[in-house]
Amino acid sequence: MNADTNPFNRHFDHLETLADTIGESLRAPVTIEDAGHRLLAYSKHDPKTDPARIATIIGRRVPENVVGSLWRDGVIPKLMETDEPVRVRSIDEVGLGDRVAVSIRQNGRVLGYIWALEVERKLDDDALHLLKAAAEAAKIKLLRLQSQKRKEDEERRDLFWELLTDRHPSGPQAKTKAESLGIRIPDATAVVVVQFAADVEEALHQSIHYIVTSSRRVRPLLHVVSGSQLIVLTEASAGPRFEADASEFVGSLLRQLGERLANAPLAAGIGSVQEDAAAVGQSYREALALVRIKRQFPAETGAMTFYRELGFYRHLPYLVEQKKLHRYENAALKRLRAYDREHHANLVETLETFLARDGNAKEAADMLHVHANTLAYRLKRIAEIGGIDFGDVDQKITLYLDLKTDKWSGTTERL
Amino acid sequence: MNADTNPFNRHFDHLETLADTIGESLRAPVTIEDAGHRLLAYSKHDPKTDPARIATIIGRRVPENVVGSLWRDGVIPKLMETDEPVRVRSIDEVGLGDRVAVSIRQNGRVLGYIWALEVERKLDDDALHLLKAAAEAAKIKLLRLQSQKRKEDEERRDLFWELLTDRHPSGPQAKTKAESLGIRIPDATAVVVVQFAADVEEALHQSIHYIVTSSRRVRPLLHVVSGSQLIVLTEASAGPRFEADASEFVGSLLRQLGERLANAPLAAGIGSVQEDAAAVGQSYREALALVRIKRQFPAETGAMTFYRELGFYRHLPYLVEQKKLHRYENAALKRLRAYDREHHANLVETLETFLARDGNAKEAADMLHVHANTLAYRLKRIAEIGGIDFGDVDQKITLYLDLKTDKWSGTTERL
DNA sequence: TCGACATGAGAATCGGGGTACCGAAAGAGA
DNA sequence: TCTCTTTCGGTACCCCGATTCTCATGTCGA
Repeated sequence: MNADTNPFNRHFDHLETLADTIGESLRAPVTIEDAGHRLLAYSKHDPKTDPARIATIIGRRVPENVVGSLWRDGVIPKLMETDEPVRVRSIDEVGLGDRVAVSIRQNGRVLGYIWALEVERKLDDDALHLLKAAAEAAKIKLLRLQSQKRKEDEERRDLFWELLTDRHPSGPQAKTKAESLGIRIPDATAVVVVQFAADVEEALHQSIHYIVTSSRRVRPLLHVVSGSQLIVLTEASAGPRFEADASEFVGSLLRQLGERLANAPLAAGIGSVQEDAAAVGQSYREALALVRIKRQFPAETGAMTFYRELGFYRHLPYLVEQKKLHRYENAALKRLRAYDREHHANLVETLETFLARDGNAKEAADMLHVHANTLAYRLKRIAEIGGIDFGDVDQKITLYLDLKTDKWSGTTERL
Repeated sequence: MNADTNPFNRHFDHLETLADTIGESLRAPVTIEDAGHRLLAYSKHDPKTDPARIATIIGRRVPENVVGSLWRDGVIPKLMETDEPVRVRSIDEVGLGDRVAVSIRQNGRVLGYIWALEVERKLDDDALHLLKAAAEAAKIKLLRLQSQKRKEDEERRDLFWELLTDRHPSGPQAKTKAESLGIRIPDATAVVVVQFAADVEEALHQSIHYIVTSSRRVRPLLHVVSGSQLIVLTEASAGPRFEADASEFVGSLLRQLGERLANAPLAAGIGSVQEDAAAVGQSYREALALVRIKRQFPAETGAMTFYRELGFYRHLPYLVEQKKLHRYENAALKRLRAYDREHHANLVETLETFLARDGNAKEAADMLHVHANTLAYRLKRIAEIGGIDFGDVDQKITLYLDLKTDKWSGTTERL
């Protein structure tokens, strides 16, 4: 094919122009997608089309089920291996008509795909040759687009980290910088952190991006995956309205991530709503603390979503640190532990349950599967051995906090 | 009186030698005291003497009651005004026989006193002249003694502050330095802090010194008055034995200081026992924190003596700091306060009492002088308005801590 | 090796007291 | 005047707490 017969051997200012040119040359509706099946451009003046294409254009992305069936049928794998056009038979279940696809590749790496529908006519060999030439032309555009996009992504990510680490001295300054990157920071924001069991592989970033951005209830402004955490900056507002929405958002995030990813999320939490863009870091630190504490005390804090719900638990990291720093150990607990060890008793567990049940002997007894009198007896022993006065609230609270602290510091090494 | 007839016109290597020389010249028992009536030297070979002198020599200090009666009789004031010998008539109640005293003065400032007893014979004018000359000779010795003592005191004080502020990198190093000042730092020490209502005037340091050093139960190593605080480093040991002694020591310190000083002590506390001399600062900071918290929560912590008794109260300064830093306010308490303000109710007080009484409705009702059912009703309202679940221990503890924190932060400005 | 004894652990019984629930009545505010 | 809030009396019920008893375990000395 020489230059005269290659209609794509010229400069295209927009990807849309290229799509139109391909469409006209092939006399077929054409869509151009990136490697993640997001719509980049599509030819206009298409007389006919199929449901899958409509859904793709409306959603600006190939529907998940279509992508899924294309994977199952081996179409995508085949496209990823060859530069040659691949003919795809219609798949009625997902509204996919006959079509031809060609991958846009660079050094074996897929940059995107061009799809040509065979709604009006079957594409002959000439058309397939044209399609291959079109892929070559699209490659140049996609490479430029990608490098541009990557640069923008990097700048956004840098901005996000700057916000998270409080690098901007003032809110307005941060907002100005954000606007130069096309991001409008609203009056109130909050940070969401989702903790995964292990580091999130690069391959999953795409799915996470999709799940985060497809949210309806709250508007995510920026997000980044860092190690085993997903961090999201969302628009916020004061009041229960936002709380409900945010709660719903985090819930659906966890659900969707859990369903689609093998590396399931363990916990998620939201920092306080900040009205100053320069205080995003505050919200971030709170969300981090929340997630950390939720992992440590799933039974106690598992249901919490917002930092302020933590109550005194938010001070636990400090208490643990102090305990280590001062080599502090509650004298009463020390004695009780020694007794437990020597007599194979479980006074500490009994005390813990009793305190957790708010001093309700009956409930605690039921919880421990012992007779109420047994519990009464044990409490008497605990008071004797530990030198504890159960009438003193302060002592009880001290014990409760020390028990929690010990629980944490005993297991926190792995974190 | 020329040089030949003045037996004191020579060098005395020790104050004792001077005392003996005076005694022999006057043929009378002689004692030399400093301005605080501490015994500096006394003549030997005294055939007779009186009970007051014996007590002075035994106690190395003029007994308090003797000093008191000398003040009342105007002897001391007179001595402070003149260089001339003053004749003192016997005061039988305190075992004081006839004697003559002369003050040792420098620029109108009293450095000490010489006392000569008239047990064997009345002192004639010649003897009084000799006594005046003796005072002149003693002045030289006392001035040197005082400058030397002051220097030692300063070095001791410096060492103490170095210990209190953890300036010594290692325990052995600190001990070596202490030994060079004649202080043996024992294996275990603890710091006691006594807080006064106002700054302690210079004039009271003497009395404080006496009270501290006259302790029997524990051995004070160093002490210093700093602003409105008295800081004492004491020998310590692990175990209940020391705890009882130390408790007794602090108790008697407070009692004696309270009795003798107009500027009464407000609180006192002991930091943890430290086995490393380089960790004295730790004990000091704990004692400081204890005293600070005891002042803030006298009802709750007034009976405490040791830092570890504080329980969770030891974290209150941090909690208050965090509250200010994060502008945190418990949402439930905020609503309850708003309700109290609008409806002239006292839900917060009710809640506080209920929590302080450990959820015992009857006791709390009695404390508030309301019917038990009234309290039950109020608690129902509190739960509604504040969104509190009284079945949740964590919520209750959070509320309790936040109430304490608010109480502190509301009044802490004056400290 | 045995029984006597002490101690620890748990269970049965029962009386007094605290709590939950209902309702009446007084007070405050619209 | 009506309604909501607040207080407090009455009552039934259940829980706690003290006492006592049983049973297992361990430790002596004979």
